[in-house]
Amino acid sequence: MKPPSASAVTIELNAVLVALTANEPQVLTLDDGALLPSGPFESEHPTLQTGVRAWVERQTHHPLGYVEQLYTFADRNRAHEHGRRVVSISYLGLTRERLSRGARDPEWRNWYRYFPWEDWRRGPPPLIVGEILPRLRKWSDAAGDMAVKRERRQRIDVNFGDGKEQWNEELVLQRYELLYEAGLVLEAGAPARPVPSPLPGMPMRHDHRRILATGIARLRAKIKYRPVVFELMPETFTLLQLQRAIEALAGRPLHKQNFRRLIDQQGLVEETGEISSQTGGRPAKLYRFRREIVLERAVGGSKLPLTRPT
Amino acid sequence: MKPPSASAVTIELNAVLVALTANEPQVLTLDDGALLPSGPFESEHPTLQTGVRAWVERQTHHPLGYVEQLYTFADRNRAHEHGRRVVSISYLGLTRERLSRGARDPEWRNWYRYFPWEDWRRGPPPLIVGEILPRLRKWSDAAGDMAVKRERRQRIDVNFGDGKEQWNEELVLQRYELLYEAGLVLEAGAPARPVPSPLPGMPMRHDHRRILATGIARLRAKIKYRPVVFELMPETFTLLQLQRAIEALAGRPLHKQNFRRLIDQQGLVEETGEISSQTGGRPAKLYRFRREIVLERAVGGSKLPLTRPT
DNA sequence: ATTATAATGCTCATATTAAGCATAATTAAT
DNA sequence: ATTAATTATGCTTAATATGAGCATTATAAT
Repeated sequence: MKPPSASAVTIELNAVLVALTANEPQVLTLDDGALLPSGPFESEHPTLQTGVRAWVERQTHHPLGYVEQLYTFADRNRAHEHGRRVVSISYLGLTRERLSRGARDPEWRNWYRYFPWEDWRRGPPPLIVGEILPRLRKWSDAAGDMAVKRERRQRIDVNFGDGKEQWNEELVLQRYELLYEAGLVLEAGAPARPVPSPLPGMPMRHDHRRILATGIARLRAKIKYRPVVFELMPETFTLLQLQRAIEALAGRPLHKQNFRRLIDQQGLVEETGEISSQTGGRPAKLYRFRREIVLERAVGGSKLPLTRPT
Repeated sequence: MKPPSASAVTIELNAVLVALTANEPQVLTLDDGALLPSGPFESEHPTLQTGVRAWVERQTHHPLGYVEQLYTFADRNRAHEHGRRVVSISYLGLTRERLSRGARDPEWRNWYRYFPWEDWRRGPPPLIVGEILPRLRKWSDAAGDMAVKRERRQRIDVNFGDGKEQWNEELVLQRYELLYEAGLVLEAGAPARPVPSPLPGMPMRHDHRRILATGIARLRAKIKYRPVVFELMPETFTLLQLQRAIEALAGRPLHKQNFRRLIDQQGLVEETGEISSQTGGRPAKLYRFRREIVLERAVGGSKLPLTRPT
């Protein structure tokens, strides 16, 4: 059962590189925001991850704090110039600050420019009730088959709710795919489909917007059970800064007092002893991340009704 | 920033194929348990996933219910016979029953034969206190550098606890890697390292045991927030059967009454109206999975102190 | 009948989460 | 100097969820 004669392919690495600037989530793009940075996997790299690190750091002159694999796919539609098949492996990277501008045109973009409906920090985006839901409903009603119609309605409901409540911020990719299927959003490289009046939100080339959606979704899920936010924070920070950072990523407002309680229960941070006074209000204590925390601590995450070992 | 001249590689697909037989978690293996089924990614397949489905179903003559990508890696150590680099993409697959035996030698194996320390269904495995912890401690004590020593101790503690409590069943891969680093377990293909007396637990060739660990870990995490167990269950089942299935996967005993409460709160199953009487006790109601449940229902999973939309 | 084995119903204590009131300490504006 | 606006921080209350276990019911096997 060995591979008999697998055909050769080339490997392309894509990166969703995230930073936070002024409480906004930023993603590194090229070509006027139309592409995610990509690089080849070269033979001198011992592993894929070192490959990503190498070319990202070469391009950006910044160390890449945290790197995590996102997804691998081989899309038949995308063929290499030499006719070889292309397999794309995408990574999520977190970095601490704006990177230095290179010679080319890499630019940080607010990720909500690509997904305006994902930002609920200032309440439900009017776009959803005003445009997305009506057009999705038209799409579901247009289904001939009753079963298909019901299924579409259910998907709309799960992913967008009523546009005012029950928002699950992790469903970034599912929502994007739903909008794509409903023809409200365009994606280059896909089988040509005319999209009459696409929703607000910048497109990207190839499937890069989809990869970005995957990265956002992963990060939104991860901040809930691993202290990855700190990769994006400065060395010291106030609790409100930390809250704003998480709000930026999750795209939702948090309850301030409860957020603080949570943070200090977790014991992830410690006071530096210093006090900020930049805040235009009562001065806040400064904190730092306790790096000595073991990241993989028994995060519990039970959800199963275990019995005691007896 | 296009890939200038990426070198060609071949793609190998690996599958961790899981089923449940008599309340034991089984994984499909080849070559007397030494390999996971693998197949090449061929050019006629539109996507990777269809590639996996195709050859698994061809080999096993069974439909593959659920498929999910696990991880992609390119290990420098593993080179294709033609000298080309090999990139492995692994998948987790769930299937409902034993598959029909093919002409070759595919066999279902209890996965705890590969990871005996992972089965806590009948309490803490004596192997941990009796052998693993002492040997790990010897390893951590052998570190020259104080910092390394502390770090090793901490990892041991997080991953194995005291061998009696605070067990986190999701850390399958981390534990395996720890044992590997400590030289208690052997892995073929890795830089030759003599392992004097490996722990009980079957090895596999290449890095297949590591891939299996990844699959188990993923499945153990997933059953907590997605109803994937039902892919492994017969059409109808009693609640105890369901409990035993989850216990088999999680490797831990569950509290019966609380398990039942949880299940019916979630509304994932419905009574069929029938009654089993095979159980040697009070007859149990039979249930079926409510397939119409939208799998991606707003699983909440909050952990963030949100505010109300106001 | 009696015993063993499961299935089920319920209760109680504790922990976690959601919401919000109240107070303190600053800066910016009158 | 007062007042208003902001932000930080302490605490309370209610609602839910979770962990343990007691008690009762319905069968099969002896």
